[in-house]
Amino acid sequence: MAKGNIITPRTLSGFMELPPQEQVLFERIKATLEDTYQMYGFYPIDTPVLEYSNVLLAKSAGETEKQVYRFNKGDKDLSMRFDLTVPLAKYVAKNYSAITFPFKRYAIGKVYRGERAQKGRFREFYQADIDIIGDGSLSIVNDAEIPSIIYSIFTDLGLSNFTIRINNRKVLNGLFEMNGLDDSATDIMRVIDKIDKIGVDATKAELIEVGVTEEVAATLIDIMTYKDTNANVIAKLEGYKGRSEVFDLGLSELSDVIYYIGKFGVPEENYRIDLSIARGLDYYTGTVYETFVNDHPEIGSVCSGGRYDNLAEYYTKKSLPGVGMSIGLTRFFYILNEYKYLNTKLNSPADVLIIPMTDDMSAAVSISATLRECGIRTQIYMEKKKFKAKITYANKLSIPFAMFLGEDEIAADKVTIKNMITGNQETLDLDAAIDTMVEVLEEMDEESIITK
RNA sequence: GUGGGUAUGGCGCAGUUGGCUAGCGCGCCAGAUUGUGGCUCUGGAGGCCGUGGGUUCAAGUCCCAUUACCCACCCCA
Repeated sequence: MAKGNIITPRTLSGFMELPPQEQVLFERIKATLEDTYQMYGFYPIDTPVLEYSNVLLAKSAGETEKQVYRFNKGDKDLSMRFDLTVPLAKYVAKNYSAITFPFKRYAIGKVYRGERAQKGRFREFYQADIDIIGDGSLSIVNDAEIPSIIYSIFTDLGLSNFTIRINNRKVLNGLFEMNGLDDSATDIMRVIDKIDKIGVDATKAELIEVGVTEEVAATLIDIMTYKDTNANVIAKLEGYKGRSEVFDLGLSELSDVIYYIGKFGVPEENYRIDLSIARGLDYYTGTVYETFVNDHPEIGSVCSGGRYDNLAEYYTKKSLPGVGMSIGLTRFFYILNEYKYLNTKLNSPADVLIIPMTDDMSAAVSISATLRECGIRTQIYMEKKKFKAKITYANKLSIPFAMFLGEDEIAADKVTIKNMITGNQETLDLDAAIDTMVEVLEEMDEESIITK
């Protein structure tokens, strides 16, 4: 083909493509999430990436809608999902009569946002959601179970240095009400939310800009930046009781959630009341969470969620309260990869590479079947290449074992296995070789994916 | 959508006040070692310096335009 006809292969900005060694690690993390979600009794649900625009955008407005990838195909107006929660709402409303409530479901899939990509922010990224939907009502204890699942996942992966920050929108609404502000002032919440990033002075200035008096701004900042043990924050908030019904309800919910998270076994250092946490999408009405990797808060939340009173109000008249959380899997992985948290020893696609040295590969093929039956991930190098090229392949792919099958081995009904990490090599009966490999592989299996 | 930065072999970079055949590290290929990788040594392949135009005897280097990407804001996982 003429050179002028070659198209430069490239990938859209904000769309992540990983090299295979990294994709292996990504998949392992994803598998851990799935296993844990199932461990807590969640159903997997997979909804389409594309939806009718009027369904997907039923309740959104402003910023969200601007970021949606939307287009026409024939006479259909279509949009790509920007989260997994709205499709869940549609799903639950559509299948209401077939669902047994409370409905616990998880979903892991790609979502799309047409915003400018930047560090840790993508246009196509994975979210891994769990939600619990009630029919008419839903216990507050669910609000505590969700963060305990997040805790379980992160610690299983080997990460301990993270904080789940917890707040309650009703507490904020109540505080606004006490201070004579519109109780649903989302613009005020957004400003408060930035306080860690831009500092007290800038926050105060921005609050005044959105119409808050200087005195009220100072009061709000004072309360919302109060950092202490969970018990002490609750104690401080108790002092405001009796001045707003919404506030009292919110405080009671918050106390319950904090109490039960502890009961679920989450250590105090991994969850903290943070009254400046306000965001997440605007449908949250009670508990809200945001989770940060402690060493890299600048990348943003890797996991956020909360309680919503009425998930599917645009699709049904039923009252369907829910609580859920979404892990930004792509961003989470980006941080782990970028800052070298990942255990790269675990990135091999196979446990053993069989290297046949004869033209006849029947021994190699039948042995591969046996190895796989024993749970050993096995690959055969089938190409006619020099021996050196074959063993180099195992080395490049970090495959921990190479198995040589030459004329000598086949004649003696033995195999030679080489541990590629230690360099040790021995010729054994197949059964003995399997035992040797399994022992080493089981040890490797116990290593966690995150090593920091 | 707004503001700033960058663009040189597959990847990461250097290229001084514009001056001869554009370098370095990593990677890749081959050999030293035709049943032994990682280390070392030797050799090799691979770039019309993002694109278009301009200034000049001469442009990777200066000017203009354009495109792409990155960083930040907005917003968010």
